Amino acid sequence: MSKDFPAAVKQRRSSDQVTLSQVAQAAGVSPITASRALNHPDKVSDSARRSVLEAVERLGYVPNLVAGSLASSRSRLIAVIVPSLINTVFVEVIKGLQETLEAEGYQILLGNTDYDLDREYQLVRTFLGWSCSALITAGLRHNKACHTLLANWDHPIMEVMELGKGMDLNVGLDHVAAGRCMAGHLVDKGYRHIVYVGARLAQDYRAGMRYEGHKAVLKANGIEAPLVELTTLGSLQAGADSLAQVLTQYPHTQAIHFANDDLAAGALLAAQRQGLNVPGDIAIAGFNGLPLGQHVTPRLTTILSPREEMGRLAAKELIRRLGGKNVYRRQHDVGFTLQTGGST
Amino acid sequence: MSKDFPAAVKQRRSSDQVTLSQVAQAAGVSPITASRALNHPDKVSDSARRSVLEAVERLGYVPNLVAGSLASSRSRLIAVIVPSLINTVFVEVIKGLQETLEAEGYQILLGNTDYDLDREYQLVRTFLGWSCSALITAGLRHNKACHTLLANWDHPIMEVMELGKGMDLNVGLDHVAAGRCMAGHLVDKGYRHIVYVGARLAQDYRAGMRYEGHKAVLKANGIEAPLVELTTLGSLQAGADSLAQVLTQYPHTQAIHFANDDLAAGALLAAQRQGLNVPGDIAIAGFNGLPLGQHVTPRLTTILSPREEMGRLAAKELIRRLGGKNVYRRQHDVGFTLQTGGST
DNA sequence: CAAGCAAATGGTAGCGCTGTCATGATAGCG
DNA sequence: CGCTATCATGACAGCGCTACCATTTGCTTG
Repeated sequence: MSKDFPAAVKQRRSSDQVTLSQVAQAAGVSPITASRALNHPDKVSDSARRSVLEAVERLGYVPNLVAGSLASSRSRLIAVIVPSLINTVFVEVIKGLQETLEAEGYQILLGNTDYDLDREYQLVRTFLGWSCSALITAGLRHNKACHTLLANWDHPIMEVMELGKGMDLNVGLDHVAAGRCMAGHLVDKGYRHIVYVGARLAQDYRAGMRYEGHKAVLKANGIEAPLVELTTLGSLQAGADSLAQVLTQYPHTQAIHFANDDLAAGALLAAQRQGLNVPGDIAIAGFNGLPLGQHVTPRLTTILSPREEMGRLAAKELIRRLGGKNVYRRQHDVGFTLQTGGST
Repeated sequence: MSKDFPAAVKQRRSSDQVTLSQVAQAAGVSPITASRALNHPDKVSDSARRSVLEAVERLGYVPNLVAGSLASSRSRLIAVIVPSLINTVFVEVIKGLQETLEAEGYQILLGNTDYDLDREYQLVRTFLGWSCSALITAGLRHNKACHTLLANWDHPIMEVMELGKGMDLNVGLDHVAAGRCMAGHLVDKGYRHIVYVGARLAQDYRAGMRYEGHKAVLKANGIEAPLVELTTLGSLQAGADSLAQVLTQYPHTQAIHFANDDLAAGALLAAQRQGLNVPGDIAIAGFNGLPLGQHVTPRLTTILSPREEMGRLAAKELIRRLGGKNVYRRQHDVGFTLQTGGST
């Protein structure tokens, strides 16, 4: 008769974690009031709020954000997708993003594509599945599937690093112009045999854009614009190695325009080890404005890109947008600065 | 009469996102079979699996991971907490973690404490709220509340960077021994006036541990072990600045043992700019084994710590544990290597 | 040929929380 | 003093998915 006694209830609670209902009960209010006390403190009486907070403290309640997100379909999670973590440039942008976003109570979900657009698509799919509040990705290029997915997504998308026609928000700088700027500097200095050295330009296509700018200026001055493309990723070692390669391949080289400061500094230090005079025998220029460039002798001529600032600005724009405010600008150019050192 | 017509149903579906039920319907199976087709493909017939995958593709279904996590209380999210992103050391560990974890389908939730243990506690609270599968944090020191929270948490905890009695799993190296190692090297080389230079040792307490090892060796050799503590964070610039400070404060200094390579390289480059001979006038040693140290002349004597390897190993141990397997070791010493350069 | 077993599938009931609406309590006003 | 605005609170339902158990089907085996 008592065979199917209802007390033998199924228990699925996996852990003994304290729930909001328990907090509510301990505080003598309904669960929904407890919820409000924590998330909309101004919509609850002082006494209710106090007793809820006291119960939270006493029971050691930790809100289940997964449940909250499901119910509200808002997650306070922000997806950040970068192509590399080895390259300090992206880390600095992340730094800027993080300090701003964390201050506003957002968490970062980090993804690394290793410069692979298919991998980016996979990451985007996963991140959309987490109902992220927004997505930040490095670059304006995506594969078709990724583009479609993002175009139909109804949350802010921020594309950083480069400047151009983006899907939604965009904070970056004009890499073609940066390439032009440095090439112009080298030409002005009187160099005529100038080699551009980059690493994996198909992947690091922003370095390729800088080369385009570089090439345009040289062509306009009636100068050839030879390119040496390395197959390894940019690093001090790669820069050091590339120096010999360039000098063998183009013996008359007067100046080398490197795609970034790691390569440039590596080459500069290697040149010195080999007894070459910089810039007398060979002039060297970089891109990024890493601190290292200011500590070598002579100082490295480079283009300073405001990376942390770019991250902070992107985060602020995003927060403004998430707050429902009109966006100040859909596109923001953070610019760059030519930093002339003794190396040219 | 038709005033309260039941068709006027409350609609809370926020977006028009495709759900698993819709996929199931399109595939002609029940929702649960669709779920299995995606998450446990081997528990479903080939035909069912095929039609579900086809429907997924056709409808552009993106799984709602929030809902899945709530239902299963498993999230495939792994919290990673580091004290800093400026310091490349942590980034390299993250790199190692990420490449291993992403390959296993885990996502990283990144938190940055800025060397503040209260901030760490806040981050841990948040991350526990996301039902993370595991938590990785840099260091063995936590504040009381954080310790309590973690001790009662029933998921793996991995403490990296340093070696010692941790809460659960631990992968790192012995910083006191590393300090001893370098100090021993300097003493062996015949230096007697040796200054240790670190930045904010209360925060970067692992550098403090290295100083302890350093001090012990010097004391054992009857040598004083003066300490110069910088108030800024470690950087090339700070290293450069510290050189003058050390030489003013301790004019007889023969060797400087820096807490890390950034400081050491900054000082080395500064010494050269000032026409000081390294190691003739002043010997310089660092810690970490950053690439930069191998590109300056003379090469920097340093201690190589396997940072990416540490991340990879930590991730592998964690994955093993999450797979329910017995843990190979609760504690794993990744060791370090003295790298002798010309700078000492 | 009935019994026994594994594989494939489905029904039900939540996971813990919050949006929506309804209600009761309090204040404001002519 | 009765009626409406405002505030605080609560009941209810459901976010989209999966654990659990039950059922069905197809096949082996004594």
